[in-house]
Amino acid sequence: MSIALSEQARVFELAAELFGVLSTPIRLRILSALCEREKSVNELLLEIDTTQPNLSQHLSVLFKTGVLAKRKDGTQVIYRVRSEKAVALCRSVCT
Amino acid sequence: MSIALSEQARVFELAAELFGVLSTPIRLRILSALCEREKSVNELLLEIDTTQPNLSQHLSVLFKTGVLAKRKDGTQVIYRVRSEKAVALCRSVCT
DNA sequence: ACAAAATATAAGTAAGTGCTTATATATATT
DNA sequence: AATATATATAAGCACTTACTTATATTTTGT
Repeated sequence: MSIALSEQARVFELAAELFGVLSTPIRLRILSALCEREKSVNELLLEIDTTQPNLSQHLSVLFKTGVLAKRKDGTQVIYRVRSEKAVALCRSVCT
Repeated sequence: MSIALSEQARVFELAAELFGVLSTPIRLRILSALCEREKSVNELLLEIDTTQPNLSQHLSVLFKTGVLAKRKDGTQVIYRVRSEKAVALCRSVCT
């Protein structure tokens, strides 16, 4: 039935998108750092070796795809893990 | 210790590479199709909607990264799943 | 040897990705 | 109000990626 086929195609598309989000070392580092606890951009910047705009862009990707959540606290933005599935994937590959 | 840090960096690189290999719908389809049983390129071509060279290129990527194995049988080349880790990742994301 | 079949490779291209530098926005402090 | 701090966005660029069309390679069958 064509519905089932297209739904399966959609599943593969979504899965591929998630894998794509996790397909760069810096984003895995970010996710790993946030597994400990939520952190502000500045905190992340201290432990991840990149520029502020680059970090911000990667955080944006992770947020838009639902891997991370964020909240504002004054001038700071604090990110935290949102997708436990992403964390589980990261863990099972990195070990 | 710097060794540990660089080793962790290497882990993230390898993980990112594997995620990258799985980050396209057509390669997930191929992997899914080969979960049933090993198949020749022609068989795969019948169930996956793409051109022969494109399929061949994707198979090449999956082979070179150790996700698939292959053997020759006459003029045919028969591919099979090699990395159970990749299959497990695919399953846990696609369900 | 020749033709057909199965698969791989080559070359070109359009679109996407990750980085950099520069600038904008928003909040807090004085 | 002005300045400083924290974060986001914009623009440009080099590089990669996935696809297409065309061709090469390898093996089988006649």
